[in-house]
Amino acid sequence: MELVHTGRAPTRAVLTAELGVTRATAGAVAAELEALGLIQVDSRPLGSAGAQGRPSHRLGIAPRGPVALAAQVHADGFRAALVGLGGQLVATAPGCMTVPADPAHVIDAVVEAGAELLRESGRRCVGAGLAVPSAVAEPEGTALNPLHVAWPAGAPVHELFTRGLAAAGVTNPVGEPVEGLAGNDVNLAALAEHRHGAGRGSAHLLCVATGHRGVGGALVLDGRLHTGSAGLALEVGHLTVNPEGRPCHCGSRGCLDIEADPLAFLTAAGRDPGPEVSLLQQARELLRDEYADPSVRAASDLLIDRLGLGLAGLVNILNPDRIILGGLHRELLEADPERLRSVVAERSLWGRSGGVPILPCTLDHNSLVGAAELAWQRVLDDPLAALGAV
Amino acid sequence: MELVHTGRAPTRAVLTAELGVTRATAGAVAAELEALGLIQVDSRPLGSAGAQGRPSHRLGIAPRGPVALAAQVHADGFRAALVGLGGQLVATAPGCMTVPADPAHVIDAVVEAGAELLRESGRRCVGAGLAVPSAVAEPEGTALNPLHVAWPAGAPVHELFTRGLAAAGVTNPVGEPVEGLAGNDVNLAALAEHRHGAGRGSAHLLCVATGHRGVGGALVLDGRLHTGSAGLALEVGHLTVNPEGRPCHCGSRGCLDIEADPLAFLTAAGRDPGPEVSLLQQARELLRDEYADPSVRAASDLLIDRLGLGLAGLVNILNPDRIILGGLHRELLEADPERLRSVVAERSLWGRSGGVPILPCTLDHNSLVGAAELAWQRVLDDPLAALGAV
DNA sequence: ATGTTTTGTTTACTGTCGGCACAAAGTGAG
DNA sequence: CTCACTTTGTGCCGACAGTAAACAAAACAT
Repeated sequence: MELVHTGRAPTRAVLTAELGVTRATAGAVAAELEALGLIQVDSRPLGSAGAQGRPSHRLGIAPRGPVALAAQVHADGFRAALVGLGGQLVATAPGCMTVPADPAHVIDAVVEAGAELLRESGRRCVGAGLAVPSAVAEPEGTALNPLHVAWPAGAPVHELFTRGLAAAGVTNPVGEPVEGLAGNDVNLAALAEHRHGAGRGSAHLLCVATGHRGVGGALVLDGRLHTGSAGLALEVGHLTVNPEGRPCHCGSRGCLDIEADPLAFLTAAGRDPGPEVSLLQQARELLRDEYADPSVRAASDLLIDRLGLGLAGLVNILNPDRIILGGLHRELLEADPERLRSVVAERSLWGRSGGVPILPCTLDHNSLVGAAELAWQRVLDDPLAALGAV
Repeated sequence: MELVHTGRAPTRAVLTAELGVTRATAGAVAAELEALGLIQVDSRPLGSAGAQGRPSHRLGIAPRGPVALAAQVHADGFRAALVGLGGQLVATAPGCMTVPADPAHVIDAVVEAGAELLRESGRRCVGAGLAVPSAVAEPEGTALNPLHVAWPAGAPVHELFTRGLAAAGVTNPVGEPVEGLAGNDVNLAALAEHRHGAGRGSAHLLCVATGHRGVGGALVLDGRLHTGSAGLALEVGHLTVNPEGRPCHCGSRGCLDIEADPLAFLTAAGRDPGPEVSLLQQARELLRDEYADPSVRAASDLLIDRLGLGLAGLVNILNPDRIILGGLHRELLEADPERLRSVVAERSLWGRSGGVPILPCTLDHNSLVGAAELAWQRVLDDPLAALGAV
């Protein structure tokens, strides 16, 4: 099931090999998934001609199969979408560009947009996931620090989301109201990149990304998100990366959060951030358009050095086999990949862990796709129970 | 099997409950383990009188069952032991007190001591494990930084240990030569504490300990040691805990490794370390005997603050549900538990993750027991394959 | 002594998966 | 075009694991 979802089982033959079972068993699994309306077997095409033997049938994703309702709230607004098996974005609602300070209003609005998409599509809904720019405590599902959206700390997003979905009449194929699962946006982006993007095949994937303010991290271990014992792991923003740096609200100084985020970049380049566009967008544009300017280049180098120091600290603690960068960090990596890699290699302890590949994220809307992964998980774990008799 | 090993299955009845199977199945499992000579069923005693119903038989560990050969090398010498099921120390060889600079000599000597114990005991050997004070790269099994024992970096301990065992004629019950598994001592101590000590029941266990120099860390996730993608995770010694601190060989300054180890404590207390006993022992004695001395008390407070800063950083990244401290850190915790707990709580981001319990380690020779865990693991995973037909 | 409660064992059944034989669908040689 | 060959897909049978249910055993309560 995971194999089909992550695209590692294009045919029954490779499914057999990947599962390590007999062809009979793999065939039965495929038949069950087809009966549940998740996949569709195409006898026709499989590009690879010239191969000996009977050609495999392609295990395609059912074109009108069930979808997950995915939602995201961030500093610039909110957005809803439908995501099919395999992480395909099936439909997207145009995002709203302002965020009311009342989480209940925002969540009701985004649920309504998602429910409308569901009605239009006529597809079944396997569940719903929401990405928020905040640590989310488990198992309560409360947003601990949703500063970027000006919500009160401890906002019960799981509860609000679930209630909103029930009010909008969203039900799963078995007819129960769906649970509104919520997660941190960077965590969910990491999950999406692991399953469908630059993190595929990694066993110890570390993701680090800026939002509009601050720095977030996530770790995917053996395909599962590592959220710690209470959902609070990978709060990487308060690693010290500049001992002489400015004091941080956390009580320390020179934290990654304030030394390597978009505002730090704009400040280091001597620019005054304007209020009209988001800090992330301003920083991206400055980096893209004025990299030739020595002050911009110097700011980029400075942030790369600080980011590298933070990543090296994480490499020493987590020993990942791959690192993926998002937000402004992705652009910093692309501006000077060699500089970042050499800083990480120099400051991490052992040559081999210093040689960890650092890649930019590759998925559009990876937090949105990751939110859908939360919802899809139940289907992946037990398709029959989640979808029931068709 | 794990349940018996970790003492969570004292009777067939609780084994049934823990496994979530029927009594018939649990009985069959117990019968198999008894046939393999691992456990022994005592019909007689079970302290808990007054209970209704037929009393359970006790599933005891077979008194002459198989053992693992455990070995440890540290700055003060080396030591060999036999460890039975359940982490029982069955026999210990008196440790040698000097360590030759040639790893092959040390390992041959410790293997010989272990083999002698095996001959004396007449028990079967399920495998062999070795604890070394160094990061051990996986899967090669090379010791990357065995500075404390003056070995060359990259010493192939796995290979040397395996070869030594073959030369000593140590074989497993199936008659094959045993593989010499090697691991970092703090990692192995954490594993032992998780299964048999203060870490029992923890799902996200963090251990931090000093050896004689430096600071090591380990993480046990869902019962398995987290060693990262190449065995290099939890190198916690280079977290910054004192921005104004001394420069460290890693290129940064104020690292945990040099700011919170036994030498740092002795220096902070204004004592000149003598060469006769190990730094760890000197620091322990000073802390125990002269805590009333203001300079010792001040040094203790200083180290607790630095350690707390480091632990808080780890809590933010790993979000453990329990922390266990070993080496000098254990004594520092016991000297002033409240101070350490409040520093960690203040400097970790969220109240809940700041409330993580911090406990001293409870096992004697936990690295030795942990080394045996490496060897026992194969039996736990598949008792029949590892022990074969009796 | 008898009933109750919990534990342990035996027996029959069920469901999953591997092994195997066979059919199907292509390529390549003659 | 025919025939061998290779690989994929499917149906059938048997091994095996684990459940369910009935029964036996060993304590306590009355």
